[in-house]
Amino acid sequence: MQLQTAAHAASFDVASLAMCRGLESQAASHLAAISSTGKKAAGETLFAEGDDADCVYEVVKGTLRVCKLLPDGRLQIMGFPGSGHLLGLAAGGNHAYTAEAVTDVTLCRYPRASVDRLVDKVPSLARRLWTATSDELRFAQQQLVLLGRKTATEKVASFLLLLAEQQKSLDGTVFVSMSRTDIGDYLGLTIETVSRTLSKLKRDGLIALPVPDQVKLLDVERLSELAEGESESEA
Amino acid sequence: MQLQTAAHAASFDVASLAMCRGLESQAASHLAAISSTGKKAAGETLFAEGDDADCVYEVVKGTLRVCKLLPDGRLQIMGFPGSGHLLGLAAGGNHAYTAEAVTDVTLCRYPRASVDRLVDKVPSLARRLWTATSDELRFAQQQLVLLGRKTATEKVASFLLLLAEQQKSLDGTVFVSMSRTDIGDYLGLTIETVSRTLSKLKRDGLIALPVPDQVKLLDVERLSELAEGESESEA
DNA sequence: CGACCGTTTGAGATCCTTCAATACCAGTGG
DNA sequence: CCACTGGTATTGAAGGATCTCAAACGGTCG
Repeated sequence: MQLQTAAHAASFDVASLAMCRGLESQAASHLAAISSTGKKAAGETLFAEGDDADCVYEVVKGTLRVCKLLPDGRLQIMGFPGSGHLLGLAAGGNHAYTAEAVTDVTLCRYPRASVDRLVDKVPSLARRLWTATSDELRFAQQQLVLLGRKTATEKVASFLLLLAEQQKSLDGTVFVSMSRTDIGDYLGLTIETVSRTLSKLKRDGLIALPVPDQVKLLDVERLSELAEGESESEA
Repeated sequence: MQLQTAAHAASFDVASLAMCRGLESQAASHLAAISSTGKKAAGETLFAEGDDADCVYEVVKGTLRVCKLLPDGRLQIMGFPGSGHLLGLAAGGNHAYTAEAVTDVTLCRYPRASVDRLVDKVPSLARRLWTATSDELRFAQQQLVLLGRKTATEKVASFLLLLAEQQKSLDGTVFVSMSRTDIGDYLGLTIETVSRTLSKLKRDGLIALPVPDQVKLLDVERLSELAEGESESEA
């Protein structure tokens, strides 16, 4: 990953990033001063589970995959952070998960030591990072319900709605930048079950699937019911 | 729940609680000043999903159950917070989950508004709460792996080891204060599968099960291998 | 055009669930 | 003291959802 100090040649304004939301301009410029920017190509690894957590990252552009690995190779993806998401917040010395680029990605990097120092001086930054961590926690807890208690159909419906929300899709068209394998590893399913479930939703007229990486949500209301598990017929 | 201001008649020292870990004594006494204590009997509800999150709680004694409900009644338990655990940290205005007492419980309560004010003035408190939230996040992410990718046997083994760790069990005896139903709702399994799996572990000589609510871990090493999914034969 | 890679579809096996019966334990009343 | 009752846990048998293995399909790229 090529890095450069943001102050010199960033193609974006650090102070406008999510990390700085709610901060006084002085604090924001402190952050800008310690930040650097970088890129990763699709498929590259940003950091691996167990690595020294010496930095906090913010995704500026693109999508990452954040996952944990069981010794025998089973994979669980915790999420697909995109623009505005912060990474490495919950790291207690070492990263608790691996982060890889799904698409080409632009990142902003803040050395953890500097962030730590700044946090003690700037209450609004402390609050910002706490809030971001809280949000991530609430999201993870929602995902616990999905993995523990939802059926394959409910899982896939939830996933499609999540994508639509992230992409603020207007006409119901969502782009699926990750592979079926990734979707399966995110939903706790196999690639075949994901594919079959998508086909079923298509047969039932809930979605259209013109190409594998593009889904059109035809009946958002019914999909939402499915996603929340208000199971009736589900024929 | 009977409440009383801690300053008056608490049966414990607020400053010694988890909430205050790492705080200067002045900050700790501020916390003590805004705290109140209470009790809940087993089965009572502390707060429900969607309730106004006007307080942060700390468990002083006993065990809670924290869960989310699907509209059709399916339940996912996120955890069983015990002594020293903080609750309601990730609440963005409303509680994201329901908290109920598994056993009789003693609690310490801090009004959120006061905590919020204090957080901006006391960096060490901000850090304390951020850290607690981070820890909870890391725990939830570990649980995602369990729910998404582990088999019933691996789930139950993980659960037993977690209990042992929480209880700092010396001789391998752990007390199971929650019902089989609760265990199932925590592991994403049915009560029958939990029971069958425990019986299997017993048959295989990995645990003893003198009474339903007490388990003795006979082969922690093998259980750990199981829990981490280094699957070989598993006969 | 043909090889390649990811996706879709099919058939059978497996794990977990569902439904149902039995066992166990504590408390109650005869 | 012991049968009875209710609640929880265990065990059994059958069914179903998802997985595994395998083949077919469909775009992309040389």
